[in-house]
Amino acid sequence: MQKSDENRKVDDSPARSRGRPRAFDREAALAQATRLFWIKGFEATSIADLTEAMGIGSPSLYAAFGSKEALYAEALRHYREDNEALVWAGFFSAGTAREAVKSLLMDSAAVLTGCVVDIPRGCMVTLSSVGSEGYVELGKLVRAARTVTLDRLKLRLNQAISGGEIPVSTDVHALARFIQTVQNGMSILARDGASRSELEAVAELAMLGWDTRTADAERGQG
Amino acid sequence: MQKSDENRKVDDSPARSRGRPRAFDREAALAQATRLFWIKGFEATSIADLTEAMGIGSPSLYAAFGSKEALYAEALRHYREDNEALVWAGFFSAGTAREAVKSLLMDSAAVLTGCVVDIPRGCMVTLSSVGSEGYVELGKLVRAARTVTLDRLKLRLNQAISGGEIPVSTDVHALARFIQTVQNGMSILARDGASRSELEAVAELAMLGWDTRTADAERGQG
DNA sequence: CTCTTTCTGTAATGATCGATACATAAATAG
DNA sequence: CTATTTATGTATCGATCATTACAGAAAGAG
Repeated sequence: MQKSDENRKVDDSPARSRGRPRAFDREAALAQATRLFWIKGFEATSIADLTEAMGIGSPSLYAAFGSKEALYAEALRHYREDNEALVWAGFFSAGTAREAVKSLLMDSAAVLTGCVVDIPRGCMVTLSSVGSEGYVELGKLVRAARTVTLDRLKLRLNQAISGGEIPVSTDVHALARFIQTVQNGMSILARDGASRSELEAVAELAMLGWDTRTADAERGQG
Repeated sequence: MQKSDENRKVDDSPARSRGRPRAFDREAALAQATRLFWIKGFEATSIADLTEAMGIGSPSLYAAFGSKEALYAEALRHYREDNEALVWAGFFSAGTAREAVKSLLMDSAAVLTGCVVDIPRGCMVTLSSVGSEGYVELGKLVRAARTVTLDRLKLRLNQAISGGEIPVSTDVHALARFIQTVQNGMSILARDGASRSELEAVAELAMLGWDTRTADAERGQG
């Protein structure tokens, strides 16, 4: 038995063998950083803000996360892991595309207004403007995260076509764009203080035209 | 005749009588500043960026505009004067609320993608995050500008009720919120590079449910 | 225990931030 | 012309930015 190889925790554990262990909870610190980035944005959040909220010194921050940009990238990942399940669970468990989309919008209404758990308003990915500030890598990251919504919507709609739920003639891309637009718009309303019930009303109004939008016939009549 | 009072240009002209006149075009400099704030946001735009784009030194900037915050406030005003006419002209000239809303969304699709005149993508008001950065006064200004859209929509929908175009039972607030949501979402898509035709398709899909949404009967069915 | 390794707190780095002091240039009033 | 008034360019202010030396502290390995 190759003891030295099999006993070492290669991937799961940090694999640190000797020396002083980290004194702070990395996950808790990351959660604080995520919250701060979420509320204030990347540029407006300073290292001083972060170290204060995380309860650590700046050398510890850099030792644990590398740089401010790398910390933001990890905060983004942490955010998506924590919150996308809240928004997408109903979408993936729904039996029809119609119910999936409605779940997505209704759950978004609840999560975006901070009604499910105590989190800031609006979507960190949607409202991030880090791409327009000259941070190229972070911009790519955020934009890639944004396309996930569109991809999932198109995939589900195509499945609905295959299953016969909606007609083959449905413009999947346009319909997915529409749903994405509504969800994005709800983020902005949530940030500006709109209530959960207001966003739910918006979601229901968006769903009201579903049958018309998924009908075969003429589209551009208005 | 009180010559000293009547001959002086009190309000129209800058009322400067003696001394060196300003060497740069204030409006042109403001337009450059607006463009820069629009693209990069308030915090990410530095005074050095501004003075370079405006072609002036920082003392001239402060002499003409007072401070960075005051310059942003005036850039916001300049933006609204220049661009809201493009978006709202069709809305106000339309004969019906339905056509007004459709005009608003279709014109937004064109303007937000920079297809009408050469301007940055997305709406400066909608995408501004200056309210979340601790700039209280600017935040109020931006938020006030955002409510204008909702107010105009509700006013027009109420007129449509008075005129018999849509039933009295219409939930004006919810419907206005929905339209506002779509327009806001379009700003985000435009910033991320969506094309004019994509946004127009979104606008048409949003309009497709109009008859259903303005119908009397049951609302929450799906 | 000692040694080694790693983390933590203090303090400081050069760069850049928004905002100005100062002297000079420029243009009008008389 | 001279006197006055205002804008401009340079150069700089203190504050804050992200980042990092440095030394001491803490904990596992032996």
